[in-house]
Amino acid sequence: MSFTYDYARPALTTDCVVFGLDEEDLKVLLIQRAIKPFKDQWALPGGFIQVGEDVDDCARRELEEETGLKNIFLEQLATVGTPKRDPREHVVTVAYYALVNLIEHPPTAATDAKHAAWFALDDLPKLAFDHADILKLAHERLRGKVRYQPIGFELLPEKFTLTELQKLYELILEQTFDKRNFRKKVAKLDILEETDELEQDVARRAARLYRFDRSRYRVLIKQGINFEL
Amino acid sequence: MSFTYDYARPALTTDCVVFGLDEEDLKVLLIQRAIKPFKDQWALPGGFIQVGEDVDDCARRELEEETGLKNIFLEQLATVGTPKRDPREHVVTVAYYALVNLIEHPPTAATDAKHAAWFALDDLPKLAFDHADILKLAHERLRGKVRYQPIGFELLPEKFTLTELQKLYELILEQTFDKRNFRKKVAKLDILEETDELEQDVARRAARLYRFDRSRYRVLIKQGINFEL
DNA sequence: TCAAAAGTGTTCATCTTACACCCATGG
DNA sequence: CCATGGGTGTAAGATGAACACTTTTGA
Repeated sequence: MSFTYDYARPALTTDCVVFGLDEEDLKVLLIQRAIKPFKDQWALPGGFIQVGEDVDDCARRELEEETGLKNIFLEQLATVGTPKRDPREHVVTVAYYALVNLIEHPPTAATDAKHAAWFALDDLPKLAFDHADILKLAHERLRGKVRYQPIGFELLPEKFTLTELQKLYELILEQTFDKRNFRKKVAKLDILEETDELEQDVARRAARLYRFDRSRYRVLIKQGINFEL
Repeated sequence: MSFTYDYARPALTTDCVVFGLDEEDLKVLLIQRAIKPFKDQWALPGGFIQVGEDVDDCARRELEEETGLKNIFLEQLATVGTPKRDPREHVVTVAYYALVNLIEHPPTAATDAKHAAWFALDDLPKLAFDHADILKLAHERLRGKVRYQPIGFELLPEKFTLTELQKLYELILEQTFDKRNFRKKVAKLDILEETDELEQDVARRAARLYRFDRSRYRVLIKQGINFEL
C-alpha cells in the first residue's frame, strides 16, 4: 500500500527527552536503535506520526511503546526541521520533554526489541541524528521552567523530604542553596502539605515527608503568584 | 507530478502571529483567504513547508510572500496537530510569532492577491481554522516573554521615548505602572542609550529619545542578569 | 496663560542574604 | 557515644511600592 500527494512532504516524527532523578544525578532515558540509520547508536525515544493522530498523542504513544512509560508529565519543547538532520530524507521532528521519578519508573522499562537505559547528563554516549542538540535544548528549558513553575515535583516520588527537594533544584540549576533560606522560600510558596510520616531505614534522625499539593497550586496560579526560587 | 510514500503523511504548514504596535493598540496582522476552505475569512499568514526547506525559513518565506514583511523578529511558538483542525485533511502547523513596529511597516504590505490588514487584539474578526486559539497562545507567550527578555523593543521604532516604552509594557501586560518606578527599573537594566535628540512636532514639552543598546544587552545576558519589570 | 505631558526623590515596608548551633537517631 | 544529617532564627542590607510637584513647550 502506498500514499500519493501532489506535492512532496517532509516526514514528521516526535522525539522525547525524558528526565529522571536518582540519588545523585539528573538522568536521561535513551534507547538503542535497532535499525539504520545510526543502528546500535543511542537516541531519544520517538517515531513517526500517524495521519489522524494528534501530535501530543504520538509522543505519548511512542514513549510507551519504546520505554513502557505512561501517564507522565510531558510538554512540547520545539520543532526542528533542518533539512539534513536525517540522512535519509527531510524529517521534521516535534521534540518533547518529560519528567518522571526514577524510583517509580525503573530503568529496564523497554517493551520492544531495543534497549532503554538511563544516562547521567554529564556522562552521555554519542547520540544519533541531532539528538544531542535537542537534549541540550531540553535541559535549558528545564532549567528555565523550574524557576517559575513547580514542575520539579514531577521528578520526585509522591512523598519526599525537603532535603530531596533542595537537591533536585541544586542538580537542575547547578547551584547550591542555603538550607534555611531554601526552606523559608518553599514554606512561603505554600504548596507543600506536611504528612505525619518520616523517612524509613535511615541511620540518622529521620526527616519528615512532604507532599506536593496540586489543588493548592492551582488556586495560587489563578491568583497570579509566582514560584521563583 | 506527484509524490508517493509507503505511509500516509500529514501535511505540514507554518503560521505566523505578527504583533504590531501603534499609538494606542497592540495589533495583529491578518490576511484574507483567497481560496477554500474558509475563503474570504481572515487568517494568520502561513503556508505549506517545502521539502528541503528549514521550518524557520518557511515561516519567513510565507510571511514575506503574503505580507511583504522581512528581517523581523520571529520565534517559534508551538506546533499544533489536532487531526480535525483543517477540514480537508490532517494538517500539522508550526506556529510562530513575530514582532514589528507599525510605523516602519505600514498596513498595506500585501504583495499577492490577498488582502493583509492590522486588527486590534480586542476587535478581531472571526478567524479561519483554529487560528483564534493560536493567536491566544501567542498573546500569552508574548506576555510571559516580555517579562524576562527585552523583546518589547522589537515593537518600537529605533528611537523612542520612555513614555512610549512604558505604554508598550502596559498594553502587553494589561496593567499600569508608576512613571517614576518604571523609569528607575529601566535605568537599572542599563540597556538604553540616551540620544541627544528630542521628539518632534508635539504641542508640549518634547521628550528625550532613547535607543535600545543590543551589544550592552548581550553582555548583560551572558552575565546572567534578568529583566523583570 | 493654559493645557499637556516631561521629568525627578524620599520614605516605609518587604524581601533577600549570610550565617551556626543543638537535636534526634541508628549503628 | 559518635557520626550523620535534621531542623531552626536573627540581623543587616537590598529591593520594591507608594506617592506629588515643578518644568517645558506650543497653541
